[in-house]
Amino acid sequence: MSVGGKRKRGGGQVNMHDIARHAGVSPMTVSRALREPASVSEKMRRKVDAAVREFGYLPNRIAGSLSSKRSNVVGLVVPSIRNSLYASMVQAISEVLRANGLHLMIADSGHRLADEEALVEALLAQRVCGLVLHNTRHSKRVRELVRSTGVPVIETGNLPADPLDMAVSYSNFEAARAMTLHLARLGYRRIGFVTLPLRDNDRSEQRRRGYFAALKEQKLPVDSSLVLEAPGGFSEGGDALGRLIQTHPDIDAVFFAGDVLAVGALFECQRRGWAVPGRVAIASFDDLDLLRHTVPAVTTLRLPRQEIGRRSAELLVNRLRGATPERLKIDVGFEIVQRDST
Amino acid sequence: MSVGGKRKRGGGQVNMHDIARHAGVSPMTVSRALREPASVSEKMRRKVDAAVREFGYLPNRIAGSLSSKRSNVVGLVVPSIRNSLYASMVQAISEVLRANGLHLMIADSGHRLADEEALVEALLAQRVCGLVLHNTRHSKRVRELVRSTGVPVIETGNLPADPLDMAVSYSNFEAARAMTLHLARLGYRRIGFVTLPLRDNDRSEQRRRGYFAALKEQKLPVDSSLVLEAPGGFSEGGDALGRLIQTHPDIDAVFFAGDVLAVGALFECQRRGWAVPGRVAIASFDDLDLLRHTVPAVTTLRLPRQEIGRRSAELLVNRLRGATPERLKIDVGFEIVQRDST
DNA sequence: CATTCCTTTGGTATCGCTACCATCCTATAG
DNA sequence: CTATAGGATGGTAGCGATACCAAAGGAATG
Repeated sequence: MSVGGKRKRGGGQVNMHDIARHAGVSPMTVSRALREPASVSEKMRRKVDAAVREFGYLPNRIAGSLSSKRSNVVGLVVPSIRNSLYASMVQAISEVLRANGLHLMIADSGHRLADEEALVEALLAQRVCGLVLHNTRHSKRVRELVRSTGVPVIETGNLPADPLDMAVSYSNFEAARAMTLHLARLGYRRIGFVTLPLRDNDRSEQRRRGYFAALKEQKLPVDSSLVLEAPGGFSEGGDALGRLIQTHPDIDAVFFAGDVLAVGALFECQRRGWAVPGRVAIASFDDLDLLRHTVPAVTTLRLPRQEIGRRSAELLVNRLRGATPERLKIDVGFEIVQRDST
Repeated sequence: MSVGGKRKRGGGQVNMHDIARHAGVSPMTVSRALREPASVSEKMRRKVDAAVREFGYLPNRIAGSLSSKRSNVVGLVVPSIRNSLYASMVQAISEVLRANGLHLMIADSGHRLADEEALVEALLAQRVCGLVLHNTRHSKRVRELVRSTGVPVIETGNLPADPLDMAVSYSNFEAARAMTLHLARLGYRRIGFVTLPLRDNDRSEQRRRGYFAALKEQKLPVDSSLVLEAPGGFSEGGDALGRLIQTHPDIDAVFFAGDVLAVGALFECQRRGWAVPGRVAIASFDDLDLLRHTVPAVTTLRLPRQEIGRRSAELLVNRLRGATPERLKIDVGFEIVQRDST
């Protein structure tokens, strides 16, 4: 029912052969005209372009990948897509990849080690050309797969002692230690610590170790009843603070190893009329934009999530461009942002 | 350097043929044993499984897709990965897809129409088996591509008058109208409106239209100087509120058509010591978890983002399973959540 | 004008899998 | 005992591109 003009066939059905036939050239010339226009004469290129446009031809990258044994898709596994802290990393990755003609396949492991394995397997079956894993603890099968397939891998959640391949991150241990020291230097003596679940999560563990290390350095009493484990969430942060204050009325600061927890605690203080930092100081981990805007603004660790994403993607791209494989650990560092809550 | 045991070749290098040879069966039997184990005898299946395990064989889905002309990847284009409001939708989609053996390729259009086009093109070149687009305004080329390739498409950002294919969303117009009416019924007379950028974004436009419509219904004066356009962000919300109060001291409520804006405004009030809702009431659009926890908690529209994601994915899956194509518009509705800020 | 070299073009053989059809075998009926 | 059906296997021919090599054409050289 097309009205006037040339009859076009459905764009999805045309293949390179058809384009070649219509342009009066060989399929190879079409392939070249599309991928490296410089290697083809002006005349040919024009014929090809015309045919491509006439048919709305879209090259089939599946076939291309199979044939060239190169794919242009990078796989990413995060513990939770929903967590906004991954979001800024993902966005940065996505940006760099896109600028280099690559795509992103994303998967959510829900903090489960077994699921990570299944997802890595699935992504490798899709023959992704690179992998970004947030978790730094992996099943044996994952290690084997990574080794045997030889795909470049980046780990981003922590600086692992023994990286699979490359790692771009910061030291959760040092960061937590630094913040705890910071609080101690500000004069706080009874410093509570609220951690995210420790199971299958070496980041949480490292943070807790950092907290303990700092206390020892400062010769502050190490009291494990000052440490609470809480699932992420605003309410959980408020609850944890409530419990700590009840059991330890002398507590003067709480360090939350998760930003949402800290904000929840701050709101709880507002609700109960506890002055922050007068009654209790609040410090957070990870620089959610939100923390800069609350009243009072929350002291926190700034972790360059975007930079982690950007550099991860850049490393991958370099490797795909032929950079010689080498195990790398890039420490992007962190920064303490002192605000009004401490 | 493998220590003892059988020598295994790299898992990435083995193909179905090798497995077949080692199992002493034909490649077809391997293929079947992997995809429909029921269609193969117990004996064969065991031989195949053994060989697969011995080599750590991963089938090549690229080849599979090419051959079967079916892919198991769904493409998704959102305006901004970073925005947490998309995150919960994405997570829901990802979950449903995964349960059905599908994967998600995600791309970020940065609210730019031209970029959406490029991304849709790229995703279709990857031969995704389905597409989820948040935006409901598309370039001509996108419409053509969708039509000619025949991929199932879901739009999620709004209920379009003329959907490309299927749509799962709510009416931005009705939602904004309902909230404005709600404010009016609560007794507010001078209701300001702060909108996200209107360019290339019909959702924003619809919301503004809803606001105006409600004012007219309530016979409240329509004053376009009560409407401000602001980019998303906490600061921008605070700024907008500041400006509105300065230019219109008699303003008694402000409706923010973006959650982050509303929270920014609330914080600004806390900073300036303006009582909410005493000095000015604040209402928001979209039910960020955060809004339930601020002090005071913010009145908002609950939009079932997760449900949108889930149902979108389910529709796609059904269609891929062979459900007959039909244009669908599913209205998931919305709900006004009255809290303490109004 | 013949020779050499380089650039541009085309042909052929995969890439690793699945669709489709032919074959074989066993089980059941006649 | 033969005929027939039906399930289990295997062979062959693609899917739609690219790699690699061969051929052809044109410029540069002696």
